[in-house]
Amino acid sequence: MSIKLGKVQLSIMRVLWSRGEATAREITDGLSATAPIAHSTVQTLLRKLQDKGAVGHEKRDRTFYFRPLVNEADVTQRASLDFVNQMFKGSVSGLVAHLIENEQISDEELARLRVLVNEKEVQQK
Amino acid sequence: MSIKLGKVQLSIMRVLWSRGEATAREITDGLSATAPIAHSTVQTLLRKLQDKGAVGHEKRDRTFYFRPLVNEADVTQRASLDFVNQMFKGSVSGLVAHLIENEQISDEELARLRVLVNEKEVQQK
DNA sequence: TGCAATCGTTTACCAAGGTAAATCTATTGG
DNA sequence: CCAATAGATTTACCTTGGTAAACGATTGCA
Repeated sequence: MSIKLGKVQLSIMRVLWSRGEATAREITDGLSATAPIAHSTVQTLLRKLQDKGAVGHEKRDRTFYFRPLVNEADVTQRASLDFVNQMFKGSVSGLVAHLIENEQISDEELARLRVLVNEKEVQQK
Repeated sequence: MSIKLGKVQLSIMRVLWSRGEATAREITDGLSATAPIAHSTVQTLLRKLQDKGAVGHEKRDRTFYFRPLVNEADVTQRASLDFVNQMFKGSVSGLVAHLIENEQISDEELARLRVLVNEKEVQQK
């Protein structure tokens, strides 16, 4: 079943991914910049993340330094597949079709999409 | 906050969407074809779906006939936006890029994607 | 030396999704 | 007419994510 993260858990992981490592305090401060969160909440979630193997810690100077044990691409991958399977029976074009039809895509996004499709097509020939 | 559904809730909705209406029993039978589920579970979820306005029912012949009160496109839309915002900060190309890079897209899917992009581009000009 | 600050750990609660038994109720076939 | 059946409702429990206070240990500074 691999790793599945909640919203806040993900935001904690993002701090870890961008910094490489961080203390609970640093994470709390980082997250509080956008939305206030109690330090104890962060600590609890860190422990839960640790329980499921998403992060590890190392004690230095009496303080835990947390590190991600899973990489971002894997987590993203996993979540994307789950989502596409869940909502679109595995069809990526189904998802994109949906988003396109409901005008959720800007011109730039569309251009970027075109480039991606082109590249992949060339690559697959 | 609109409507957010869990996995099983979604599968119930799908039965409703495809049939237009159904009794709890029919849903249980339909779902049990793939994965066994207790009838009481279906009934409970139907009530929860009803509580949040996703379905309604009508009594005929002493039996509840459930109908969807939200349409599939809206639910899908909502979930897609949530997901893309959550994982890719709103960038659809980010999601697609990710899926493409990890070879989760078949040739047919890619072709279909190209068509979608083409159509939308033409339309937007 | 002692006390406040800082960390980590324990404990507790809430909500939502899921799971399902138990119970109530009405209908119908024997 | 009454019991079995089918459907609805109530009740209950588990898990996960989220939220956070309370508690305990340690340390450094006043």
